[in-house]
Amino acid sequence: MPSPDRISQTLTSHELRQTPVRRAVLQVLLDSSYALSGHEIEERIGADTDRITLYRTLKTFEDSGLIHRVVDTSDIVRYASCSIECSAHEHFDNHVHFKCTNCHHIYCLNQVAIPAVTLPAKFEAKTRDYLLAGVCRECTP
Amino acid sequence: MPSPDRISQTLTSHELRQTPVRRAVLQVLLDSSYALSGHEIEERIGADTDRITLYRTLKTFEDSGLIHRVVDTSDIVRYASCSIECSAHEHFDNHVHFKCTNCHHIYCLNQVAIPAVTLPAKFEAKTRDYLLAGVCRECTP
DNA sequence: TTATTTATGCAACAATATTGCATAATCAAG
DNA sequence: CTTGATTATGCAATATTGTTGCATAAATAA
Ligand SMILES: [Mn+2]
Ligand SMILES: [Mn+2]
Ligand SMILES: [Zn+2]
Ligand SMILES: [Zn+2]
Repeated sequence: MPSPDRISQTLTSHELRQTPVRRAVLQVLLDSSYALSGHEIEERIGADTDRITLYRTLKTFEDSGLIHRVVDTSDIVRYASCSIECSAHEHFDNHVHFKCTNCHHIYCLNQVAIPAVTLPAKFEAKTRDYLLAGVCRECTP
Repeated sequence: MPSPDRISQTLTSHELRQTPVRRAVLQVLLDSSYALSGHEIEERIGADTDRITLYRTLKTFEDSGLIHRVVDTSDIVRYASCSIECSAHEHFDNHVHFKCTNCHHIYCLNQVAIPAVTLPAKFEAKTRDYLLAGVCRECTP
């Protein structure tokens, strides 16, 4: 669990203003061991925050390199905190994601790099997303 | 462009009833060189079809192994036609997808297999999705 | 042709997301 | 600490995407 100082420092280093909503959202995402949907974040930060503000906060964080989207086979967008070196200029999240079909959590496997592929001519890749689905560590007997 | 016979045969071989909506949706997906969202399919088959029927048709097709979902970094679900060997029993779509940041189309790169990764202990993967983003063949100068 | 099964369309609803605008909060300057 | 410029927030209204129940129409099998 990161200290309040850590939260403030992170906001400052990404040139973002300190606000209660931003601190709460960032805290929630840093505390979670798996990616969270907008709804799940909403639940965790309490019902007194406007959903619109939350969406705008998530967009700001994503643009600033604080969090990254986690693709899902469903139509729900999830977010997870980024590695320390991500910035507004560029994201460096080259890890695979794992979705458990039992507990439905999506984990960032930060230690597993996305392997490169050879593309057909004239296709030039800039970013990659790799999502595995199966049974996670917690749900394996 | 597949002939009407091809469409009918495909429906029959997957044990699905012949209906105008199903033929239209399948035709549209087979004709497209990239994955389509529900809205895009709706536009192509004409406004006289109910959106609810379209969603149910897409679900039926997915369950029957006629089409597969294409994950996107956005919150929109897209569909593309499956390879010939997919069935209600199992899908065999092991190819990567490529999203163009210029034209926004998502292509099935059927010739590029998804590379395997080594997972941490007690993670057991059943399915994989690999999405690249960059500039596609059509948009490369 | 008739009977059975299944797909469709409508209504109503739910969940997720976006925009404009007035107000409140943040932060930098003095 | 106070002031003023800038930016975030909250509300209202709206858009988009997807779902469920149910009566009717259509497709297939007998
Ligand atoms: Mn991640
Ligand atoms: Mn595909
Ligand atoms: Zn699990
Ligand atoms: Zn393109």
